[in-house]
Amino acid sequence: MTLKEIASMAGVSVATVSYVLNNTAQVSDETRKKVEKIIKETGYRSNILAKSLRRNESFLVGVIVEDVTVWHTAYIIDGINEIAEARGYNTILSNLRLLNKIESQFDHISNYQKDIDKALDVMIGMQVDGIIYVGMHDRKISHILGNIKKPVVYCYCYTDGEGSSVRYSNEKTVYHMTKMLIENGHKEFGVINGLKESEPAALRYNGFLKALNEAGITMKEENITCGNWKYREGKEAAKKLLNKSGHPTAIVAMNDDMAVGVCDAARELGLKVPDDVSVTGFDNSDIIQYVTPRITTVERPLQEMGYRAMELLLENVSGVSVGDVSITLPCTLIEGESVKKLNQENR
Amino acid sequence: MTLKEIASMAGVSVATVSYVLNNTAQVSDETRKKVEKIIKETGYRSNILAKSLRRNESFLVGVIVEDVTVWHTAYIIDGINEIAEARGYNTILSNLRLLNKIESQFDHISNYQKDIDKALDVMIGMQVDGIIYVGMHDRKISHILGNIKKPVVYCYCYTDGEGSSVRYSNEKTVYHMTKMLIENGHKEFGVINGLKESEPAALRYNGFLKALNEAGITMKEENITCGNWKYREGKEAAKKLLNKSGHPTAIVAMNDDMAVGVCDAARELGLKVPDDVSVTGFDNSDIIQYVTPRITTVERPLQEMGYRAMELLLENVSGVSVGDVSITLPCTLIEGESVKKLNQENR
DNA sequence: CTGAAAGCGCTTACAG
DNA sequence: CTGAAAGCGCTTACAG
Repeated sequence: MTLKEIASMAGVSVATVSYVLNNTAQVSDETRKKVEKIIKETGYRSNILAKSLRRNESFLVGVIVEDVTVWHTAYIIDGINEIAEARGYNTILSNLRLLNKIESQFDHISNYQKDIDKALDVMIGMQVDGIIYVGMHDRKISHILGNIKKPVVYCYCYTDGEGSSVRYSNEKTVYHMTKMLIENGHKEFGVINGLKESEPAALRYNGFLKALNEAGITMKEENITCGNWKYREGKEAAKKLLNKSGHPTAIVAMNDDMAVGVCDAARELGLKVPDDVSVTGFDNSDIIQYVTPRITTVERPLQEMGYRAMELLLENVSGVSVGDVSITLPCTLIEGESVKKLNQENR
Repeated sequence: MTLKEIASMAGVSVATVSYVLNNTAQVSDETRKKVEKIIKETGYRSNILAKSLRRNESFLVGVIVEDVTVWHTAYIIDGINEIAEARGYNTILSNLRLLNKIESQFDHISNYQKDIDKALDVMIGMQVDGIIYVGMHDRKISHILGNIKKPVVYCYCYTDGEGSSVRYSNEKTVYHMTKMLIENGHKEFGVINGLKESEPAALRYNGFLKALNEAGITMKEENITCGNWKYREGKEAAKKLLNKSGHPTAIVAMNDDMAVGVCDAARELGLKVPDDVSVTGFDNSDIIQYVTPRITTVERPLQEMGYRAMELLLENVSGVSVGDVSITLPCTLIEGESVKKLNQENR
């Protein structure tokens, strides 16, 4: 079913049908009703491909994700799609499937330049109005998208080249978390850092130190440990921190997996959380709900990152806003029962 | 940059450039090289929209997912995309975001008929060659896609109308799991069923019973319990099953969340897994890795379901295969250390 | 208020 | 081996 057929059925010109469809010119009530009736009866749907070709805009946005199966990706896509739908845009998805290809060797991404170029070819060929690139890990992405002349927004990563970015705050978040612990009377800290080469790990650690510095608290070298974001290393690190007299009263784990490790380590050592040791995590991941007591953690604004990425992109597409901006969204503290209020004991 | 511009730069006709691009007619070496040089220099990419319009095929497949944030969805999308890419197809994604809208009231899906119709409008407007519908829960979907004249494949769900489907085996999987327990000498079983209204729960239970029947084992009524797929109810059910002398030697939990609940319940009652009670789960979900001993479970072939759904669809699109087929893929047993071999003790 | 016609960027018989 | 021309299904000045 095409415009032409509708036109001939209604006994009008294709132009008129188009006017009715898009409400783009004055049409007499009578004609309009006649056309609308036929459209309804036939279930006609206009060919978006033809429309886009003619109008030279596709209302299509390309979303390149480094890996769909990485947990946060689905939530970001969800956010992107919600805005897209509301604004009448569609999204085509390209999944680079990097998780199994590069593991934690994020630098090796340039090896996959070919995959990216291919994705880009398709999207530009499809005449996308812009591109959102969703990282599997928050870090700097350079040169990877080449020299495309479309608006680009990086989400869950950023670039030193052209393109806006939407991220969440690592440093401030852990700063506030740590400050909260200090306000609750904690002075002896243990910390379990993330992967050494990881930017978020470094940022989170900075936030941690900043809060300590402001409070005039210094860390004992022996209480600074490093995990690889995983449960097992978190547990091992916690055992070292806890298996001695005068152990820290609070352990800041830089993600939930490791925080759960801390809880299990504590239990195996006969220590109670939070009475003997307080624990905090990061991510508000699913694992949290299986652990008692509930670990105090922080939630990343994943869906909102998707919203903002899409909104930024559309501003660029429509020319409302020009130039690249970087947005860093705050995380939300999710208070559990894993932090003891030391200072209330003395009342 | 268009075909026409390339043609004039190369001093040939647009037809010739098209022939070179698509390798669709004999072109002299000289001409070909001349054209290829210009294409490379200019970085020309052909307009897929125009091509699709002209050829009346889009190489586009629509993927409607009930909710991207439901864990299995990402893996299925991953599988779909992998095949799509290999065959030169692109996918547009529509996310119905049903999770928060319908919770477990799967019947209420018809309330969202409008969302679905909208997604369908877009996809058909984009001239997709076919549609894959990915469920958030395995169940029958009726009438929902209306009367579209494109190939449809249902994945992680099925239909009584037109359309193929790709699912995994619930009944057989639990049948084999149970049989394995019986072969290991277990005779006293406890079972923790999933949500009452859930089809997979019913199928899994059937598989369980079938294995028992074949072995001539009957269940005590009191050992049949029902959870809601969640940790907490699993744990409560397990406490009822275990908190008595002569408790079952094996508890079959119909998913991992509840199986973890069983382990925690056992620990709290001072029972050891697997020495005092064996436990099995279903899903091979992430939670498994935090639990010691490792729970014996079963992995669903999610990515493969994506492969098969896409392959089926493309067979329909190309007309290689006609008619609807239902594929049920087997799950994979993941042996942990939560099952005791009772019969080896007596040797 | 309505329609004839050009044109978006391609592909593809067809003729030479 | 190459090119002129029609046509895919739309939109949009323009004329009336």
